[in-house]
Amino acid sequence: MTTISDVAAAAGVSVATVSRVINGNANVSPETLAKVTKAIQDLNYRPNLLGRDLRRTKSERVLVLLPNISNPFYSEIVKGIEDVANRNGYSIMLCNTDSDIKREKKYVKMLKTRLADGAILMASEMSCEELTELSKELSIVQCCEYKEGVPLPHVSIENEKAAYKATNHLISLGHRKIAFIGADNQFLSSNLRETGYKRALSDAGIEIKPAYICYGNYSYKSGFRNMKRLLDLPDRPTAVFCVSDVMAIGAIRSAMEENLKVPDDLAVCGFDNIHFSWMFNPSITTISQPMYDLGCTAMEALINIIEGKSSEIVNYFLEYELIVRSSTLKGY
Amino acid sequence: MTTISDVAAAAGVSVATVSRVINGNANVSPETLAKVTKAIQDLNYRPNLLGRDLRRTKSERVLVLLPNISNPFYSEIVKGIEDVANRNGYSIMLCNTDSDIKREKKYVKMLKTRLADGAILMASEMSCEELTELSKELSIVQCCEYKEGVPLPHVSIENEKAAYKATNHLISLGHRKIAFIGADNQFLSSNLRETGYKRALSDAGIEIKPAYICYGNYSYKSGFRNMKRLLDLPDRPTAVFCVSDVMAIGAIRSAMEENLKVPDDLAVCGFDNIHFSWMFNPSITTISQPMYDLGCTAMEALINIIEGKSSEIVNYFLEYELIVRSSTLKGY
DNA sequence: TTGTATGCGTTATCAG
DNA sequence: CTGATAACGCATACAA
Repeated sequence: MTTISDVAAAAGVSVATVSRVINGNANVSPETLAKVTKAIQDLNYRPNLLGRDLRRTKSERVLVLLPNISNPFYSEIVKGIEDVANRNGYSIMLCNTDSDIKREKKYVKMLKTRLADGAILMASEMSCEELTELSKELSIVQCCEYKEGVPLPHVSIENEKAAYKATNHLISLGHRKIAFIGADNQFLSSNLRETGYKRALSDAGIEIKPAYICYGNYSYKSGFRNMKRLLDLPDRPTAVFCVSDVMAIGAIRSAMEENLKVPDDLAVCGFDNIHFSWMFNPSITTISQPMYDLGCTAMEALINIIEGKSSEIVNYFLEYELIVRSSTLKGY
Repeated sequence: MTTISDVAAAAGVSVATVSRVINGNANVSPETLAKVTKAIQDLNYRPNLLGRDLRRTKSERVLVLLPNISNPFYSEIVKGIEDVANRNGYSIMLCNTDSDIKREKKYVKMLKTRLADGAILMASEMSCEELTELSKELSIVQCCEYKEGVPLPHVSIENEKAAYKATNHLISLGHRKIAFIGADNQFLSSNLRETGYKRALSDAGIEIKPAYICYGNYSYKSGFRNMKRLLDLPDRPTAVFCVSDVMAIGAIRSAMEENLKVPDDLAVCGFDNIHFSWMFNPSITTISQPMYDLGCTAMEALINIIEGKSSEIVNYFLEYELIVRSSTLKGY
């Protein structure tokens, strides 16, 4: 491996001078600049980041922890994060936690060990206590999913209201028997979406039937299975609100297997607006989260923390949108 | 930030002793072990990886460069990579290059600067010359897409034969007017798949019609658009082979818009076997790449290189599979 | 069993 | 404008 002193030797100067050249320091004569530049070229030298970052105690790298890269929902968010990061000279590295707290902590450890300057957490499995502890020493922003009462900024949408809007859309189409396929996890959004669903029903004077409420794990299969169960009910629902598009797809396939027509016999509303929700046939009515903006905002917040521009903890709630398509309304 | 000397001071020992404790060195008395352990706990100390790796000249980290995390094709591969990495004590970090050679080189730079021990390249935009140059100093494995004649191992499938098999499936169903939607990029697989398609036609004594051959960019829209064009042909094809599932989905939606039935009026075959290919309605006939195994094999090969277990360049071709579903054959 | 001293590759300070 | 040198945090050869 060629080091800065190799270059210095080759150019007949000191390492300090080479360092100045590398970092674009102005105080270097044209001749030495040329000599050093040539030596760098000749030796194909690249500064060792480990040495540099150790000295600078700054890496200009940021970790993005997400549960699963195969979830298309995250792709757009990551794009937003990356764009803002690149604009500001940061590199981002994606860390797949697989919703495994052990893996997650391994990556958090890299943060503690200064491998990166900060992190964006997309759906952390850590407890409020753990996160609070981390907040004292690390630069962290929560994105989409977040824990409340933790002294960390978060960026997300108002899930309760979004779910209310989705449910209300189904009600406005004349549905009264509206089922709900939620998620049985620890995340706040799951609760909020269920609350929004229930509030919409209540506000419309519709009785909340426990039999119409079930829980999956965001997967196609769980959507399929739960829908099957709902359709087996003596008084089957005519509409269903799923808290993810992938579950909505599962629900639709389930209905099709029973020879039901969507939306005529069953209206289906999803959540997230992933690409496949409009590619699918029928295209899926859904709540669109501003994924790209969520990513941008999270990264901007993180940079503010890292660079100490603002010490206060700001929480952002971005705008969502109901996108009506063929799975609830014909011809869309 | 608390360092090893803080711990040493707190425990009343030297930094060397603390280092021994951290690294599980046996030569440490039970009492000092206890003292040091306590100090580490009390100060909540974590060794600085930058310092450690700089000293060890080894990071036990590996970079995975991929063009786009939103392509579901890569998710399973990454899972395989991660599992093998974790089993062997490596951490992996995903790097989204966005098919941008500048971004790609930025990450490669991190390799050169010893931030990671090696990398898996999924669809590099770099030239053969550049890759050859890199091969001299870095541990790199190519996965799925690869450049030929470069002294780097690669792991993939035999794309030509796979495409032959897919096309032949359509022929065996009685189709003679078979179109091809390929990809207009620099990747070897694109050429090989086209070659396989043509060879299948030739072997069956079917004339190759240039009008039946068109190119997209793996996206839904390009599949949709190209199919539209094909269907506008005076002598429209009755079957189409797309080199990606997403383009196949686009093609199917295109056919549906023309009120054509799949597979009756148009049989569609994709490539990759992404999750959505079976969730889609109709489910999509496709070539299944052993994505998980591709990832495992690539990571194993990389570890071999990094740890110097084998110096020869081995290329792996894994088994693929034709998965027949409803988009070509009814009732599947 | 423990401590001292050195070096990993940089950058930054300070003197010249 | 340039060079010598200390320091970043850690691991390790060597000495004790």
